[in-house]
Amino acid sequence: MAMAGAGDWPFAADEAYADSSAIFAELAWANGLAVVDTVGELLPPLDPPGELATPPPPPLDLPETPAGSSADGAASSCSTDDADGGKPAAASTEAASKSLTPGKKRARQPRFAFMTKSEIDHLEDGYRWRKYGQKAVKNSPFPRSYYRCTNSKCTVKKRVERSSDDPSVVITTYEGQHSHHTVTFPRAAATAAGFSHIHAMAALAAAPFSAHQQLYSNLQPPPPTMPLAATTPASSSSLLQLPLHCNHELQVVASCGGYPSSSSSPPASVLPVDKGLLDDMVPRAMRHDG
DNA sequence: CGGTTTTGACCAGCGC
DNA sequence: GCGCTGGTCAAAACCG
Repeated sequence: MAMAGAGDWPFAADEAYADSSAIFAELAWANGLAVVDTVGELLPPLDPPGELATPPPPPLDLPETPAGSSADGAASSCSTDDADGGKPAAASTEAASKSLTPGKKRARQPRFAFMTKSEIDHLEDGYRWRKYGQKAVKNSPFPRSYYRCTNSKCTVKKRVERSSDDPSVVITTYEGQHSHHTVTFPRAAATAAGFSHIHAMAALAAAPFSAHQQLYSNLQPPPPTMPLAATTPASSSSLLQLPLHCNHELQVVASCGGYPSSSSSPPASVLPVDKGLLDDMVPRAMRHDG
């Protein structure tokens, strides 16, 4: 986490990912938003408008590279194994951490993180979580809390910590994909009109689960092909900054650590069209690869 | 009483 | 090899 310095971009990124992250950074910048990577690391602000944040050159020998090569020992390997996260990877992270085959490092689920301006650390997101740990974080006065989804068949984890830079900002990192729907907010409710931050977060939390393409289409009125340049601040803001009805401010939706390349995309049978949250948020036309 | 939180201990990965 | 750090476990405490 705080260990992620300039030289150790924590993603198991490839060219496609680096490209996407830069675009996302630009998109976020255009909306006056901060960007965090999938491990909650604040990315440096973009100084000149229009200039993309360029992450340090990612290692190119991925995704075969074991997850442990990342900065915090956990970060975002986004390997092909991760990508089939639709299944309740029964022996996923937890089992992996316990009984790792010698020579094999733990595999990590796709991650995405976002920052929320809130006085409350653990924000309601529609799922039920059980806290299983808390650790002091290096270079941060605030501890990091670890949560697991209470659904026994669901392996999704969540980390919550406060930004050391801005204590009013909570950094939430989701890892994995829910194999079930929200407890308190059925999908129908989450997609209904009049989002609260809760619905928005539930939607985000559910996004990697399966049908976030459809979900997100409910979130953003403009067609996904609209280029950024043609996107008004208001409309693009609605894309990232959802209506707020509570005292928390959902300020940032950040990059998705999943499926960094086409080779690690989930099978089409699982996710027919999307390649991760980022693809829903960043119109294809905006991407350099398109 | 069952579920959740707290908290110290333990383990693995990484850098030196 | 050793120390540091992140992540997880698991027993005890807590709560409704």
